[in-house]
Amino acid sequence: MARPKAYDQDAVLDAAMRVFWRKGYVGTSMADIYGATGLKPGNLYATFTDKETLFHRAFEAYINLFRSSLPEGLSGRAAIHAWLDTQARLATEDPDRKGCLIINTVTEREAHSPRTQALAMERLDEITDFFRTELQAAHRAGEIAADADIEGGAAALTGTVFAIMSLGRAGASATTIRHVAEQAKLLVR
Amino acid sequence: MARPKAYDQDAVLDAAMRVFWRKGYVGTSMADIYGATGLKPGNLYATFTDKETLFHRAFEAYINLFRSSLPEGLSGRAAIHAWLDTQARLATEDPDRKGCLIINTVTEREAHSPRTQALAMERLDEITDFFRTELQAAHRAGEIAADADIEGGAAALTGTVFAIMSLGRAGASATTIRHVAEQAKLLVR
DNA sequence: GGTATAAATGATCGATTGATCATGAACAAC
DNA sequence: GTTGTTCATGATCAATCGATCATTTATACC
Repeated sequence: MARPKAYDQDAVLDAAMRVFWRKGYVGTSMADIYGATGLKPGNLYATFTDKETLFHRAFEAYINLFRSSLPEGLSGRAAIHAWLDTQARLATEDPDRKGCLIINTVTEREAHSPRTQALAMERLDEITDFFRTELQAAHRAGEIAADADIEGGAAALTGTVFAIMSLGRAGASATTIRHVAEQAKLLVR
Repeated sequence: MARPKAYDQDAVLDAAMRVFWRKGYVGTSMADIYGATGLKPGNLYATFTDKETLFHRAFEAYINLFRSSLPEGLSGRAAIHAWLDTQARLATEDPDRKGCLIINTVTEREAHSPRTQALAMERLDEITDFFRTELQAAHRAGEIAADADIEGGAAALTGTVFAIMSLGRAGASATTIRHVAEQAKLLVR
């Protein structure tokens, strides 16, 4: 038909995602994006419409990455413990201390359009859903008390992820972050 | 000597503080500050030097507000429980859902100068200090296990404040936030 | 090779950013 | 009332913001 694209769209989105992840939405300028992706304004706008649309696509790419951190082949208490460990590891191992893009986005609420806010909140619910599902599995397996408060536990564990990822972004020590994860695990046994 | 200032400096700093608190440092423009304080550029810059210095002064004002939330006349477990309750209440009662300026600042790390980062981190340590002090008091009073991990507990409770305030900023339900506070209280008994 | 079509470029847009400064207004001292 | 000093104003600065567009380049098709 015509000239083929000279860049890999996934690579561009990945690069853009990492800039938004590290610097936040308002803190990221399009010039930052040009630098990170190698694309020039005209080319980038032709493909991704505008900054907000680009963010949506980048956010989508993050969600894929995020979901791959969920534990596979585990359920109930083991799944919860494993994921908390993973989150603590990811939060401390990242030299940029970017935290979690979902949480960064919902806490940067004022900067985002209602549409973007809604998108991020939906993904946040996915975290609570994971904990609810696994707490229910743990309940069926008799791993937690028969009268355990599933909904309250899911809320508290979602809070733990907020704590881990926000502390991570704040540059807190690995020790501090590990303590948060370990204390949360005490609640699920 | 000459013409007196026509504005109350504390009121100006309070107004500026609330804008930074709600919109973040990069998300706040000087035009926002003009609007909130009623001061014009020349006047404001003459008194507060630049945006960063103004932020430092506003941050200082926040710290005073923050410290007034610490429980008085209580110690040990009661002090910890009371403060967690207060934090949960503050996080949910604020219609703007601003969260905590200390935490907002340390998680907006990339946007701040090393000097500002250091200022905020010092104040963050104050939170952990509070929990450590009260956990030690609780330990002496026999309110918690004799072999309790004070340092780990202080870290986990600091994480709880991160969770409460970040969830608050994200607009999470009062129920969710209350669950986080209640689960944390279970760790101190 | 010639032509049609899409991709890539970079200059440029108006608006907004943080910050400055010449000017005028208001008070204290005499 | 005059003078000296500080405060307050708002136009304006260069730089950067997100975004646009005419132009050039590269490929597919015939």
